[in-house]
Amino acid sequence: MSVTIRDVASRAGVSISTVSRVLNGTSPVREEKRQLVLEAADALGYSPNPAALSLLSKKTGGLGVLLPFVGGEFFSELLNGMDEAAQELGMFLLVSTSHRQPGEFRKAIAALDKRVDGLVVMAPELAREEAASLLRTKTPVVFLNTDARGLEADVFNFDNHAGAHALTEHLLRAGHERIALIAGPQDAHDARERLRGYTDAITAAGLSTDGLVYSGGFTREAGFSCAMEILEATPRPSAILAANDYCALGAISALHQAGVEIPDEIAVCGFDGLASAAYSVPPLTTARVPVQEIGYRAIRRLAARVDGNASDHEQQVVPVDLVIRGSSAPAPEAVEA
Amino acid sequence: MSVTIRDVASRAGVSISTVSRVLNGTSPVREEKRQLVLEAADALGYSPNPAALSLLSKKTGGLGVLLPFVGGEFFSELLNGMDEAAQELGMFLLVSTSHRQPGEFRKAIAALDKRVDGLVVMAPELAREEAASLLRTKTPVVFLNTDARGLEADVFNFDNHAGAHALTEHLLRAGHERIALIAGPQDAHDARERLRGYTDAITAAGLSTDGLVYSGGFTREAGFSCAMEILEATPRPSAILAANDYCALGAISALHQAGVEIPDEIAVCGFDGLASAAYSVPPLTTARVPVQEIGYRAIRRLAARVDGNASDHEQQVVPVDLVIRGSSAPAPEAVEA
DNA sequence: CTGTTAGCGCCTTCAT
DNA sequence: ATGAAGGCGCTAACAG
Repeated sequence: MSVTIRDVASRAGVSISTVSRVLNGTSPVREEKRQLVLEAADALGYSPNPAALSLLSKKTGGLGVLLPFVGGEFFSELLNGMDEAAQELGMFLLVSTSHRQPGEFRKAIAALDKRVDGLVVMAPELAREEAASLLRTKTPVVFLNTDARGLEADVFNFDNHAGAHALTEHLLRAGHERIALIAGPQDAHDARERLRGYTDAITAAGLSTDGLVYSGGFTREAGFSCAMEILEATPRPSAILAANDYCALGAISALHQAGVEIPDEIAVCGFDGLASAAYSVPPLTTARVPVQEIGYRAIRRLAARVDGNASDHEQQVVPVDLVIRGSSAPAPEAVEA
Repeated sequence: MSVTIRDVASRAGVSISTVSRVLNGTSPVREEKRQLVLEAADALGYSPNPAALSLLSKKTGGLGVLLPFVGGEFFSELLNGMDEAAQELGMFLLVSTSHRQPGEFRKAIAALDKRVDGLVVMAPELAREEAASLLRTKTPVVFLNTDARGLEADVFNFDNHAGAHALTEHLLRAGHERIALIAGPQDAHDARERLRGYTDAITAAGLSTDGLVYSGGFTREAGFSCAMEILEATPRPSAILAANDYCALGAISALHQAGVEIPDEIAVCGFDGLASAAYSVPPLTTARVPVQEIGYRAIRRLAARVDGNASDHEQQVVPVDLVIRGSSAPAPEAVEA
């Protein structure tokens, strides 16, 4: 049994209300008793029971984070930024995953609800209606990289379209005319947007995407096997735009194994701007997303909404940076970190 | 205001205890009322308030995870395994970081305590006495990769010594006589153990480590800059054992940039067995640690202890696997995933 | 079987 | 300025 406010009260020889008043500074208490209480609390190592507090205040001090899955540097960085914000706010993070399964998604939400004051939800594969239905609970929600625009919620989405568009244009400018896309899972909003960005750029250049779009995924494995396929194609593409950095890294590994020179024979671009991308061989051209910063801002925003300090809904499309490195440039001179 | 047990009771026309009994199956209730209650609960979308439960039961359903920091694939995989276990158990994870700072460490513990039923603590830089002092609270603790052997707690440590020893021997067997070590932060238990493993192997071979130990770190940046230093050394080492995979990947990047052939001119080994290591160019020889599995087991173990189902304290040194790939072998044939 | 009651730890009126 | 009492939502005796 843990030490309660009653223990402190009896040790200090006062009532529990006095203890409460001293500890919370709710109303003035004679200095003499004040000291007594403070000493008693300190001696006993008292700290209030969060459950009791939460029962009264209807607040938990917790923020829920629901991710499609935890894995890879992307989520690490995201959590990193979130944790930083949470620590500053004196709140804590309840992390859970949906494995991209609607069923698990709902279960996770149910489990999290009531244990947290708000939710950050990243669910690229979530249909807009489902996102909308989530909003019917009164729990504040901040969506990340989710198709939730126009909804009554805060939304931070990366500019997947612009990023893919810029990367494709970069390759076009370098003279590539057959640019393959290793596409991500098409049930995911971000993957669809990247495909759209790629397609728009190719089309605008008067070229066609016919036979150039490979059904891949966000993993190294997908990048590896798609790259193998691409090597068989005739005419063979001279450049690859991958679904993300991991996918690109998998492709690079395949090309290296096949003895294909990068970027001379085939150029490769990724997406996300992971730390890994700066240290690959050769260093990877990519579209850098400020992942950690977004994690940080999402939590700050959520906390503000929980406190009622957030008036309008912020719906932002976060710009991404084109980072050109050796995997797409003919003569890489140095690692650009 | 959320729907309470009282709302369900009045809707079903019964008392709140009946509702409680039906929902918890505590004691038999006439089928007729049972249905009424079930329907009412369902219609109202009732779910019990965790804070109230927790106030009664002294259990929160939460497990705290305290990490040195969140970043990189290692922690992703760890959390992945932990999340899997937590979901199976119907518990949730409260994640926090200490940034390897004793002050923040204590603060994080204080914040987590009482909100969780148990704690998984990974703190390689924690002195044994501090670990011991953590145990004085009644909260069950499972230590990960922490110097806590002999303490009254469950401990899962990776066999850092054996891993480093095996990697060094592998390099010695390949004929290397000047093997440089890029050492990790020496205030960290795991880094010290790896240094010891390396030193023991070198010494056992009748060689010396003089001038071969570089003060690096667990990051790509450290690996990169140490590799640059190593290239300047005379006589130049013919192999590098890095503090971990990220460090090794940084070193590989530096060597590549300097035009040094791997493994022909310099062989490189990492430690951890990250997914990245299998896809680097060339693929990285490393000591694979079952990170995800350890995360899973740590949580299961913690839950068992919380439930009182764990009698003795399990103190395990988890074996690591030597994974030999192209970065240390003369003729890599294929990526070994 | 089922309703009533007493807390779990705390804050907040309401008296004093 | 301070103590007593009520109640947050729920479960577990305790009476019926």
